[in-house]
Amino acid sequence: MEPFVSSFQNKIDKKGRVSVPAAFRSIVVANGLNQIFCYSALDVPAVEAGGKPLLTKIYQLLEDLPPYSEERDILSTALFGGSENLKIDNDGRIILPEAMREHAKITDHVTFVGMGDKFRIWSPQIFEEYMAEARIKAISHRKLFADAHKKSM
Amino acid sequence: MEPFVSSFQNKIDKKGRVSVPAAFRSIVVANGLNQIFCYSALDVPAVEAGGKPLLTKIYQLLEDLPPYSEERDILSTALFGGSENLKIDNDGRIILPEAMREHAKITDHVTFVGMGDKFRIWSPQIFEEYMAEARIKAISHRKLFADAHKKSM
DNA sequence: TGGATAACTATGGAATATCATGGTTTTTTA
DNA sequence: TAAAAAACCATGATATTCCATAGTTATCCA
Repeated sequence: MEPFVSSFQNKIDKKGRVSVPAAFRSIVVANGLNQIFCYSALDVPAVEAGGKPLLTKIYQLLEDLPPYSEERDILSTALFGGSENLKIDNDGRIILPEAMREHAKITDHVTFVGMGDKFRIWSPQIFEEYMAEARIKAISHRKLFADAHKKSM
Repeated sequence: MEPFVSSFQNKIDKKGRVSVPAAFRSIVVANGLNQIFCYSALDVPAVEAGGKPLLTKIYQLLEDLPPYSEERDILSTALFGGSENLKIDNDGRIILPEAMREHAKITDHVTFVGMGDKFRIWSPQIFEEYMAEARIKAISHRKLFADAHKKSM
């Protein structure tokens, strides 16, 4: 399966319409449906999205839990209840629902970021801040890792 | 079979009439009947609902229990005794019975929440509280899942 | 190789269809 | 026969489809 790579910035109009980058779109369509399965990311202010394989993954995760258990009900509520199956229209666009735009603080532009088996949709400004943060953390993590490595030698 | 995904908020009038979201309705109809099978959820203040497949599943669940056992008696009474087959009218609406509205503390609005193979009908306020909890639990579950995955490598 | 042409992409706007919802009339039934 | 339930109808809002255009990239052929 071809991975989602690179990032693209597109405009989103007041109705919430936005073009899915052609590169991502062709991957999704090749995987079976011309629908984008997406949900508000649990730990970052962004929308997480993918094609049929992502949906299948969630199915499998839930199937491992006993049917009609409380745990399964809770997870399926969070995962399915908070998700959307967005149809890609003839012009290659989707409509990003209000709730998700709010969660990701999206106003007039969005950045699509490839993550291999899925991709994320960000507000461009917030994505840059997040990346800057991530870089700093990565540096300190690497230092920690290097120190630990030294000690163990 | 297509899953119930996403959530929708609709109004319910004083007669108890409420539109079933078109997305859910088409799934139910595609599965055979123009009816919604539903009952008061056992452990949450909500109405649990689905199409023909849900009914079949519950039958199977009960059949797996030892016949004439207390557990089976209690469950079948709770599920079937309090269940209803609500007809979808020409405008796509159902009438939610008084008893169920009471159980779910529903007044003027309801939230339909997709859960894959079934869906729930909530009072919007109560659902929001439950959803916030569910998201937190989903995060910790995902971490558990990631750890287990690491260990197995 | 270079210029022209054709295809594709992103985007805006308008036309169309669908959906949710309130109200009214008819039918049922208690 | 009165009350409740079901079917019917109307309408505004919303979502979906369709069309147009400008900019870009790819293709083709002399």
